[in-house]
Amino acid sequence: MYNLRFFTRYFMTATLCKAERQNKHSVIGKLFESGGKSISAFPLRVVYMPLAKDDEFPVSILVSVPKRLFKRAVKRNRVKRQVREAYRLNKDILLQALADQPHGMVLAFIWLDKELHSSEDIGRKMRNLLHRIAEKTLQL
RNA sequence: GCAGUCGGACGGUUUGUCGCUGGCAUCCUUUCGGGGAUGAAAGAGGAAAGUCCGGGCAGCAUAGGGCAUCCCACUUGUUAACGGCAAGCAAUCCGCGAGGGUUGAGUAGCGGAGAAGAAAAUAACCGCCUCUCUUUUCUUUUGGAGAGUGAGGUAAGGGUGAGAAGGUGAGGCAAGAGCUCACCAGCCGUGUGGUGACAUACGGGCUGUUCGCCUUGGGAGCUGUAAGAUCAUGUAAACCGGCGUUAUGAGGGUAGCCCGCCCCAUGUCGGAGGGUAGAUCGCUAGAGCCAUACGGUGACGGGUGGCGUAGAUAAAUGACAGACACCUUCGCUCUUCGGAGCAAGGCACAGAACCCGGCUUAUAGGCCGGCUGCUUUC
Repeated sequence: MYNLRFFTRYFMTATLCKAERQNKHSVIGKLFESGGKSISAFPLRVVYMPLAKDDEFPVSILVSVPKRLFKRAVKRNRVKRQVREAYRLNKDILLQALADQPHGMVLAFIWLDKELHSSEDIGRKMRNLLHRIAEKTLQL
């Protein structure tokens, strides 16, 4: 498993371009209103939903930090960047699991805490979440 | 040197790994709409913030007049504009001082001003003075002194208050009073100086404070880039325009009201709207920035030369690791007592969202200049 991850990461550059960030209004509405399942690992909660597969980008994500938790935009931006970075560096966990599946997936990460966390901590929680989603996907 | 005050400018630098955004160049590919790869550059602020003023720009509305409503209010200037800014004026408060804070159209009329105080604007409670009467007492007598009652005069003194009938002093008086005089503060008139707010000289005895209504002068259409435009999709009885036609009465529009003005059922011809999701434009060359000398006390102005400098949209401008610089220390070591080295910790406020000019608020840390006070040396 470890070797495979290393291999993937070496040849697939860990990018995260605009097309991988979910921005379709209708998809987001559907995700939160009906189809989304959620699991959480404090301070992160993820809402996810299978979606028709796009060959180039099977997974799209969005990150949300409520204004209620951080009044100042500087801190909200910092958290969003940390979460995006954590996903970018670990996304091959999920991509490997979805490689043989007929569907893609959309994820929404929601921040839950009023405090800032270290990037190391967020990365650990992100790996936890992605592994759990990957397991559930394989069970489908 | 220390303390202070005013003004100005700054607010990290850098290496590595992995990324993000929009352009550019080269190449590849294409269903000619586009898509992809590589490369070298670029990519948050002094407040980007609060959204408090003022404009540009855009759309909609709009014959005209009056009233109401709202905003502004010492003067002169500055500007695209402002409630900003600059230089001034007057009053007042703080500071030894350099300086700083607050207030500022008018007062003819109407109304309010708790508690306190006799009284808050036709002032008499105590006090002071005069007179009548009664009474006590002293004296040889005329008369003197005290107490009380009543009539009157008095704004000098007391106490209350933010404010007590301009202030202080002298004359004057029974006692007093701008009653008279001198000086001072205000007001009015005249002259002089100043663009002006005002200042000043002379004359006049005209003189309570504060708030609101009110009065005067100036100004204000509404909505904000989610404005708005184009493309694609696509249709009805809705919308707009032309032509024809009915009625003179209600209704609608014209920012809230009034006057005034405009419109009108239905038919026919022509045009193309609305909703939903999306793409592109708007979207950055602008009252632009930097340098320089000139004019101006200054805000600022025009001149010359140079520069090309973010454009996201579930919202890029980063994440991680290190080095340097800077700051702090009940920490250690050294010291020529000025400091130096090591260690540990810290390194602010804060993220463009159409664009500008201001204001307000937040802000670690240091830098530069003018001036003031104290102190040391010469």
